[in-house]
Amino acid sequence: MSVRVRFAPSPTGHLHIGGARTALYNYLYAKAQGGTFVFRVEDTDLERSKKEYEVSQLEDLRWLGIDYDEGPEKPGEYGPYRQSERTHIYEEYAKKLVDDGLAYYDFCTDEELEAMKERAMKEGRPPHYEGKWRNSEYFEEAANKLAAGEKGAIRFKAPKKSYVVNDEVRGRVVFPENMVGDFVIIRSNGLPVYNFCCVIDDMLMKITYVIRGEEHLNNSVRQLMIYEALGGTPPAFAHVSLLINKDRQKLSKRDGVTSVTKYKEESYLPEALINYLCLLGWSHPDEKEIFAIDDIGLAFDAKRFAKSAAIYDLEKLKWVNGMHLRALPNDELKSKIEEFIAKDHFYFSQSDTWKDSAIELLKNQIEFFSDFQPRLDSDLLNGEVNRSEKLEDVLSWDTTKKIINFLKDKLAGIDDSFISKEKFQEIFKSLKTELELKGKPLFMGTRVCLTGQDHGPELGDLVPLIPLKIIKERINHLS
RNA sequence: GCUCCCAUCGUCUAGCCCGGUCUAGGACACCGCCUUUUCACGGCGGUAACAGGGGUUCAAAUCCCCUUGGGAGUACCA
Repeated sequence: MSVRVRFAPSPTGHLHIGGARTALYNYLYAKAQGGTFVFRVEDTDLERSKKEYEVSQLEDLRWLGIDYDEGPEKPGEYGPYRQSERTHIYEEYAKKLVDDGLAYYDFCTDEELEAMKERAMKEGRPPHYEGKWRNSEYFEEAANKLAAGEKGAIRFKAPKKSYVVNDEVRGRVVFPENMVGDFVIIRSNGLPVYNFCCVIDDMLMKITYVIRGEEHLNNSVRQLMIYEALGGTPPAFAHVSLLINKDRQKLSKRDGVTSVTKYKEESYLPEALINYLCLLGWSHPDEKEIFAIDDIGLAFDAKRFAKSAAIYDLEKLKWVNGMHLRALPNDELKSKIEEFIAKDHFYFSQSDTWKDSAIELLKNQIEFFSDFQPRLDSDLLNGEVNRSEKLEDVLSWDTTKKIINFLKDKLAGIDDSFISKEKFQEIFKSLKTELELKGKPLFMGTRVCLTGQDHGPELGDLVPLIPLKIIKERINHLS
């Protein structure tokens, strides 16, 4: 039997990073197994579902590089793939259950239901349905109400027996009998409820393996009941751990970092986000940290899912982003970086050679495209000097002065815009011999005087990129 | 309340299934140090964890039980 997996979000908001991660795992699993990845829209909640969210979720998935094989826009054998277009199917199956005596019409009001629940809680019992409609003696009354045009919900008669979920992540999970009471499968407005249509669809779409968030583990019981009632074979399950925030709460909109759209807007690299997400709850067999998802291939093994919830923390994501940024081809990196530099910036008035060198030099210090300009300003274009206290240990003020005077002298005669690399090497060598400096004082001294900072990229590469005007400014600042 | 899940450095995790090789490995972050100049997306080093208590065993991060802590579900939401 061929492997079929699915990702089935409800279009009630933008794609959530938790959702993106589940989608990714399904995608990777399908890829590793040579299976089919189905995208299904669970839009049975009319109030909250919006078409625009379906569109945006699809877009975000594509942006992340997660492609699916069957879905609303890629019809396959088992469509339609929007639950709102499948209501007749659910209805049919629900009626069959009613006919088989496995489900019944319920006409209880919200108030009655609420009262039932309260009573049960007070008495320490699980809040199960105990209305009259589950008894066969009321079936006739129900039929009459129905015939009279009254709207009733269809409730599934939960069998009183224990169920076992053989979860690929959690192992054998046993649920006691009496854990769930009769539950609604078709609302009084005629629309199905998640636990019901999910099973019908998974069955009809021939899903063999369900990878989803741990919040659904308990739902599995209800779903197993439906499979049983309908005579279907349940798929294998893998309930992956949840993503939580630093307060160990389920990640919510309030955390401000949850929608994929946001990362797109903030110019994160999709390959970085997806790489990071993959690592939250799954580990590469070779302990690789940086990879392209399409390179994982057979290394993707669902056995490597972690059981415990993972805190979603931006720090590592930033690092991953930096790694992917540096791996970009030069021309792509350049054009992306330029999008984040002010139009009237000094940068744009420079030669291509200068631009390329500046990018080559500074790309190792940035994690985001937007980090480049600030870096440029502070390292190359700022006349200020930052002479830190700890520098005193290796570099005396005396030495600094000597270097300053020497450099002033050497640079005075030059009025090009920049010092060439050769010229710089020449000055540096003479400084070394004439002032008899070496080691740290030599390098640190020169660095501080020319760059204004006590750390930074290779001097020989850095100095030729700094406008001479700025260098002179820095030296003046020091003397 | 009831049911279920989870528990290794600050964070993500390896190891747990098949006890000894673990004085617990890696990564991010943090803190040091390293460049007389072919690879700083670098190198070297440091701080830092098996929640607690019982058992089983010659031996437990690994197996069992309890406690504690966290999470999820308990909807005519998904």
